[in-house]
Amino acid sequence: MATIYDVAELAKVSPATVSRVFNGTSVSEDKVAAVRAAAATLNFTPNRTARTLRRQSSEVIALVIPDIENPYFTEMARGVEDVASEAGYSVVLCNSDAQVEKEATYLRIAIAEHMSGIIIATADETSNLDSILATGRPVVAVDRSTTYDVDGVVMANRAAGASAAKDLLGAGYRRIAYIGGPEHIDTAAERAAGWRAAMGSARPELDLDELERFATFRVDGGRAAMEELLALAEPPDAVVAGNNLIGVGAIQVLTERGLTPPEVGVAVIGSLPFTTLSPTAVTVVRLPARHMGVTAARMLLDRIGGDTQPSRTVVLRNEIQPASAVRA
Amino acid sequence: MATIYDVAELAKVSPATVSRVFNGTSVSEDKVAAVRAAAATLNFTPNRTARTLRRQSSEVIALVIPDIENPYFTEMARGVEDVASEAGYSVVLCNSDAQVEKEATYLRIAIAEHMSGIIIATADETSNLDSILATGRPVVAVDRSTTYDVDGVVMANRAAGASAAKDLLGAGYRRIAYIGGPEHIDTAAERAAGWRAAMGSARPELDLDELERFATFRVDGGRAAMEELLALAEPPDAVVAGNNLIGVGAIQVLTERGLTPPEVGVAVIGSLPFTTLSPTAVTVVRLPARHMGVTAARMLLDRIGGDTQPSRTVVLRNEIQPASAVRA
DNA sequence: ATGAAAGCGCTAACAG
DNA sequence: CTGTTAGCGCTTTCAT
Repeated sequence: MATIYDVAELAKVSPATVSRVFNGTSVSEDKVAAVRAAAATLNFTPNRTARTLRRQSSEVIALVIPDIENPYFTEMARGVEDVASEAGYSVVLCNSDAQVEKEATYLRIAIAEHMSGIIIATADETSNLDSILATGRPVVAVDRSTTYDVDGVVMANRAAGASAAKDLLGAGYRRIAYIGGPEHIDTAAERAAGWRAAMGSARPELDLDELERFATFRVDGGRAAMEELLALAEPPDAVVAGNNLIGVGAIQVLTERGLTPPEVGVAVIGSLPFTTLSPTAVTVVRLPARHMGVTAARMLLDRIGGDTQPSRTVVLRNEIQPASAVRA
Repeated sequence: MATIYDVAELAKVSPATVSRVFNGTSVSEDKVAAVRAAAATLNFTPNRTARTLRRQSSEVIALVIPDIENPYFTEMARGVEDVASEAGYSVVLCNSDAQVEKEATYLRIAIAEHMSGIIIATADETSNLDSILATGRPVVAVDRSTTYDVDGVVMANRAAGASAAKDLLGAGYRRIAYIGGPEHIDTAAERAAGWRAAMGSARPELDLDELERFATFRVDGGRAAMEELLALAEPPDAVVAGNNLIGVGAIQVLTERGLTPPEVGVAVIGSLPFTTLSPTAVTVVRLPARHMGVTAARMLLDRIGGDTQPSRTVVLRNEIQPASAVRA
């Protein structure tokens, strides 16, 4: 691999000039041309590692997510990637698999590789950001909020839970159950609270504890919980799913039993990008996954650029798409 | 951030010794202890950038895929990640978005960042691997084969197309259409050829050209093609979808028209991870996405480890799951 | 087994 | 505007 010294020699200039050409500082036109020509013939690519070592920072940001196979997070990743690459940054996608230890490993790598910032959807409420914060690197929390003093992008989770429940109530369902994610994850708890609030005022006679289930944020979690609910002495006539995959699991179980929605009402908090259902059968609370990624990336880049205002959290709104709606 | 010099000073040893401790070369027990203690109190993390610069290689591999939002590729990514992290490597996920230029950018970054190998599902038949190969870095092609002399992991695409068609034939469908991916992508062409071969011998009377469509490997591609097929003077009574997303699109259109499978037969080459259909309605040719990732990662790590045997391509088998089967 | 010292390729003062 | 030079933090001979 050619270095700036090789280029410098061929172009008859100093290495510093070559560096300047590749960094946009002022160099006379003829030298620029000579350097570019030399670089081209040598097939020179600047060595980013050396540059990073020297500058103590690299144009790479880490995006740490708990489940790379969940389309919600990959959509978010797209948003991050689009604004990052626009700004000349690459993004390294790290899958924590919802495990705090894996997450910690990636955070360590992010430090050791001099990455300039981190966008993270934490694995857990026990996720530890101390060491990364100690390095002074900017961190933006997405999807889930943290107890740390960092920027955040979240959405109106309580409102999502409430409007899902209300939509089902409006459609005439009476016993509306809820299947949420792990209770200790704040988004899951908030969405459940929204459902509970809506149900409490509209159906005070119901025992909500009986109708509430906490599962993993995965398809099998939704399946298991739905089975349980259907096994109830008095099964629900509708269900709110706390995220997209839970929704898929719940709908699978219902379909397999011939209870295809809207026979049993279903509202899902999250989109079903690959659903093969009729679009009129299920209510969907669309989450702004992409937008969340875009917003987080912008905030992070601002911080990297030196923005020092007090940390802020932006709350994104969701958009409900009732079961009767036509496909967009 | 603490450096090995700081640690060395505190532990009263030379920087070289600190380095040795962190690289597993022989150091006396007492010094090891002293260094570890010093490192712990200083919260020392070795600077990977410096190490990479010095060693001219890093424990990072790049995985370049054309669509990060396709569960097929994320499943593959999981496979890659699992074996890579097991071996102490991190993987950088790069989304080429099926664009050769974006792909080229990521390849350039992979070089400039000294990544030690690349696993790539090429964007296109025009994808250019020359410069990356010129650096001597190992490359493994996954999913799609290339014209380059590199290792590869592909699957039996022709067989997949044929068995999908045969299953539908066996179920009694007569006019079986095919919706494939872009004609110039070899996997798409092979799968189509398999369908064509199976149909040619079983239904010589059909005009296959009329029943064949090439789309993008995306949901909207499947939708558009399905619409076209249904608009035919004599529409098909079944369809083979060339990948998972095309399958989703086709099934969506059918469902919206009340032609829910198996009323119209559907076989999909690829899994439908988040399907909400009854598992008995659609034939699925399961592709070994994860296995493919695992295999590719192993091959790449072998090459990185110095394996110099002539390049080989491994072909993975698919597993068909007929429409009548029970969910696994 | 351990230390001294030379760089990996680049950038950023500092001179001129 | 341009060249010289000193490192960034680490690994790795080469001595000892």
